[in-house]
Amino acid sequence: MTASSDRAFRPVDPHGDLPGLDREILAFWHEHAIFDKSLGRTEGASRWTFYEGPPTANGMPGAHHVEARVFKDVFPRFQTMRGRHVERKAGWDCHGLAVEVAVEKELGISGKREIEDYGVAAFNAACRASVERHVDAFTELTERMGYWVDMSQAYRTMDPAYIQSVWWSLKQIYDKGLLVRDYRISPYCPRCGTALSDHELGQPDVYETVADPSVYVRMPLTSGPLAGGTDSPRAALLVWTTTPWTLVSNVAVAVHPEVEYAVATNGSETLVVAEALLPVLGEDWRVTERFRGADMERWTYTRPFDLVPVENANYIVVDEYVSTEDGTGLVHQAPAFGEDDYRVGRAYGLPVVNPILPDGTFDPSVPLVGGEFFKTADQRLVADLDARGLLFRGETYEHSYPHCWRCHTPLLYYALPSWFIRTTAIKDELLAENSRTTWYPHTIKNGRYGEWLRNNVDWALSRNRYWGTPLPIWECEQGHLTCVGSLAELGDLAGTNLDALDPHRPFVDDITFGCSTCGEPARRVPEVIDAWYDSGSMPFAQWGYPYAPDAKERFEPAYPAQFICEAIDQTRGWFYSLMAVGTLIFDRSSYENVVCLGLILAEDGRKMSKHLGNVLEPIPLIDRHGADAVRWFMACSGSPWSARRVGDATIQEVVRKVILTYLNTAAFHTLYAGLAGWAPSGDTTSDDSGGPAQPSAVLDRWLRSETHRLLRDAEDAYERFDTQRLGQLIGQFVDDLSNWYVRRSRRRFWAGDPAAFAALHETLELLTALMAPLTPFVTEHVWQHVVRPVAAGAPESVHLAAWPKVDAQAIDDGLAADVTLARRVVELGRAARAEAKVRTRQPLRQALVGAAGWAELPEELRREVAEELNVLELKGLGEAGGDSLVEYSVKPNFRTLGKRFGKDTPRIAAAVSSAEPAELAGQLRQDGQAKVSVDGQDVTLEAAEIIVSERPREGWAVANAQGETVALNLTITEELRRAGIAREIIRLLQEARKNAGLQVSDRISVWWSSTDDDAAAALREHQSFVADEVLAVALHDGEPVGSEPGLTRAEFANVGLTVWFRAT
RNA sequence: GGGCCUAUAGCUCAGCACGGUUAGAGCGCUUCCCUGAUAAGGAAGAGGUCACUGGUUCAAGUCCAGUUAGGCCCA
Repeated sequence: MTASSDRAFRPVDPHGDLPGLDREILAFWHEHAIFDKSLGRTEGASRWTFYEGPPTANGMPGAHHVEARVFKDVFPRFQTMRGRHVERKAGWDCHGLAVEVAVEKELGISGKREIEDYGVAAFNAACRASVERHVDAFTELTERMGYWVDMSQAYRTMDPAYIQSVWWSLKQIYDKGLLVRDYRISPYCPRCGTALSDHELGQPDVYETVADPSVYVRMPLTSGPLAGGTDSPRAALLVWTTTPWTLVSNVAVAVHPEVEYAVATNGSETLVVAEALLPVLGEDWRVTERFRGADMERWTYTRPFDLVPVENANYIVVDEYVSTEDGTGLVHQAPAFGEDDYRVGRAYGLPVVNPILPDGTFDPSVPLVGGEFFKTADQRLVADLDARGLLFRGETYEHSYPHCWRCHTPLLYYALPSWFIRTTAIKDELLAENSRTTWYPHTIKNGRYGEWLRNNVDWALSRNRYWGTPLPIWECEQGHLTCVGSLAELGDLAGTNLDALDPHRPFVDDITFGCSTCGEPARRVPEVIDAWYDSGSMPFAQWGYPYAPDAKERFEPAYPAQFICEAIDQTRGWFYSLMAVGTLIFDRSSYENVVCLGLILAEDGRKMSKHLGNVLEPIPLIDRHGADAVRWFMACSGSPWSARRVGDATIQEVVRKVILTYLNTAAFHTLYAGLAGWAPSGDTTSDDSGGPAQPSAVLDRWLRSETHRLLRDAEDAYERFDTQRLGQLIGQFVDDLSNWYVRRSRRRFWAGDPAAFAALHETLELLTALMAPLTPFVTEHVWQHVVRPVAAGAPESVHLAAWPKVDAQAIDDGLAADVTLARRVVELGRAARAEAKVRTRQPLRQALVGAAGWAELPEELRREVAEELNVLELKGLGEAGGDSLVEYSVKPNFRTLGKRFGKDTPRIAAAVSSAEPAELAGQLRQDGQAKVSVDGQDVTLEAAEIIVSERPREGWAVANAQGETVALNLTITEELRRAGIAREIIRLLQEARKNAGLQVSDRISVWWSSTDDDAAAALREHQSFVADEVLAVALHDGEPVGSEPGLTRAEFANVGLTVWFRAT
């Protein structure tokens, strides 16, 4: 133990201004390049690869962005401390419709026509500027929250190198024949002349309740068992639709294979409907026959309109999507206008009949409705059906229907040409990759995500938009396609050097070349690609693979990643696109472990959104409470898998319960170690030579045991990405440390006991290291104040420290159980005191304890209990006077009884309950077994099968719980009463000292005068005890004479005492 | 319409992979207590049909099936 000036603790301020502390630490990290050093320290070590899922830089960051970024920071920090090299390259997702929409609003334009009028080059430049602006906001948040990720070399999906990497990968897919053009049913706005994306359909107010016609149409059968002649139909299918305009394009009627269909007649006609929906027919219908849907396949019928040519169609098709929730169970099929219709139609080889022009009107050549807008044609068509006797019933029907979010025109679902990746071709590979991926929580793997893979559909890759990676396919007039893998390749084809070309629209659209097949000029197809494909390509595209100079060296060892993490809304977004692109290009998914977080909600339990005005700004939140509290909340409060509400109140609680308690414990340590001039004797940070000797004091040993237990369990929790458990472990430990260990050991710290300092110091050092990934700021502060100044070899930052080693020898389960028992007894004693209204400061003569294991409890711990309860003597109930003092009660232990007796448990239990308790307890004490009588038969029970509790008889204050009892002897002698008064005086003096602003180490002189004989007697009797406690060098009986400088006067009315004191 | 998740105190959440008879913690409230670090801590109290209905079992917040409500993703 040495106390030299160069090895002194820096005092920790227990009332620390946490945001201010954050700023100091940020400056420290910056100044000393700690992040760089942490990467340097692990250079060449085994890798642990993390991929940063790029945030879409299309808006300002919200509190929910902090969530994933906390997880993305915690585990890389942990793995770095464990000695692995964790590269952390930031990235930004720059493309996509979300950016375009924001820019449209910003520019006050709307729709593709206006964008093109504005100019694609200018529009894309505005998109780029918008992205760059938001990147700055994200950068600020990232730094403020202490997320260590290298933004100086961040990848951006809009950079030419990135785009060329994406092109390269698309060409791989194209060459495998998996990148193809096909039709896709898209929501389409006829006024804007454009398809809408899913994202646009998700805009508020898109769905609106409208009244549409609801028509039941007869479609007479022309083949099958119910077919009639052309003039006298025997039976008709009854088909329901809310979009009569699509009946013009009817090519089939779908039924469900498993549903029962009824043939019903009312005497004048015969109709077919799903049996479950017979009520739609009304009264007086009689069922004559039944068919299963599967048996009706390919029966033909007469289509409702004969306005456009259709061939090889108009028969019954079978598909499981048909429901009997509403309608008739017979679903009209128009493949041009419905996704299911299209899919089913494709399976049957049915034609796609589309008489609607891009402006939403019927082709002028169509009789009856030519030139009419699709939606308004309904009326005329329904009237025509009615006139021809085909309308069974026509009503109006209110339902929600999507509208264009820009112009409010009703949308139509429309078959449009689109580019697809045939992911269905690699479905089995995707499932195999998923099966070897570890999901947190595991339910996602076969649940939400597995389900999605099993129902995989081809990836609709193209978008008819502007701000995105252009699809690198050129097409000539003959329809020959060329897929281009880089600008260099494009330059070769075009015969000029294009290395400096911005590979965005419109510039890339200007490049044409002669088709290599036919020589005709080839132009780029107009589409850009889904931005999800960009982000799914990041494992290789972030390095510009394979073109950039060192891309191969950077990429190969960093594939696949050990860890990715995003919120659950990425299941079908990034989690899928990463796995799909990786599997397509490298036959291997790009990640091994994926942590999938629940959403962060506003304090009102709703999703944060600008519209609701409940967005919690992350930087002000952090500036109010400090980054660590916000980080802790995100990681440890509640289950990260489920949605959580965040607000100031919840964060403030973290500050109080965890952060300040931890900081205060460190402050306590520096305060008293400083006063005692204590410093650790050696370089404990690298002491792994068999571990230090075990401490001798029981609480020191306990603390060491609990510290290493925590270290062991926390390590395990980190490894399993279980931050909730981690938080529970650390939170509980910090509470135990402060409110049991420090509380019980204070006298030893006041006295300068080196063993106590050593114990607390080791714990703080380990605790600080193990909390560092989670709360990097306060731990750094404590490291700089408590660890580094006194340990010569300590790293300059806790984040450069190695993960501490668990000393398994130190973990003592028996001791833990003993301390737990002692603490339970203390709790019971306090309850008994409260019950009897005797305050703790009043010493009591004796307490009796009835608890299993009490007799074996080490004397040292029994002393702790006695002191904590302020009783002079502590005894077991048995030793205190035998059974005359004690009343027993017994309870059956169902858990153990159930195991042995199963069905008979209740009878045995009843026998136990009705037995004489004292008798049973006596048997158990003597033999460890007891006999009870069950239906006249003796049954022998083991001690573990009966819960015995004992409580003392009258005259005692008693508390018991779970079979354990503490009884206090309430007889207060005059002597005890005076000792109580002395304690009261001590407390009052301490408070007065504190109020007078004295330091805890200041010695004082005290004068006193009393109007109360008891107080005077108590003070005289306990003079030296009182003086010791309040650090008084002298206690004068009587008022101070003359005018002493710096004197404080205090009146203790409740004990009739006046005191004066001053520091000496 | 499909899939998944959630439902336990006024509020925020544990507990359920391993069923056991007084269902816990924190916040808030009331009353006390403790305090040479603490913005802390402790005791007691009020506050629960563990969403609902059935089933399995000697025994069900806990396992099973279904229902309802909310959320997420996809239609």
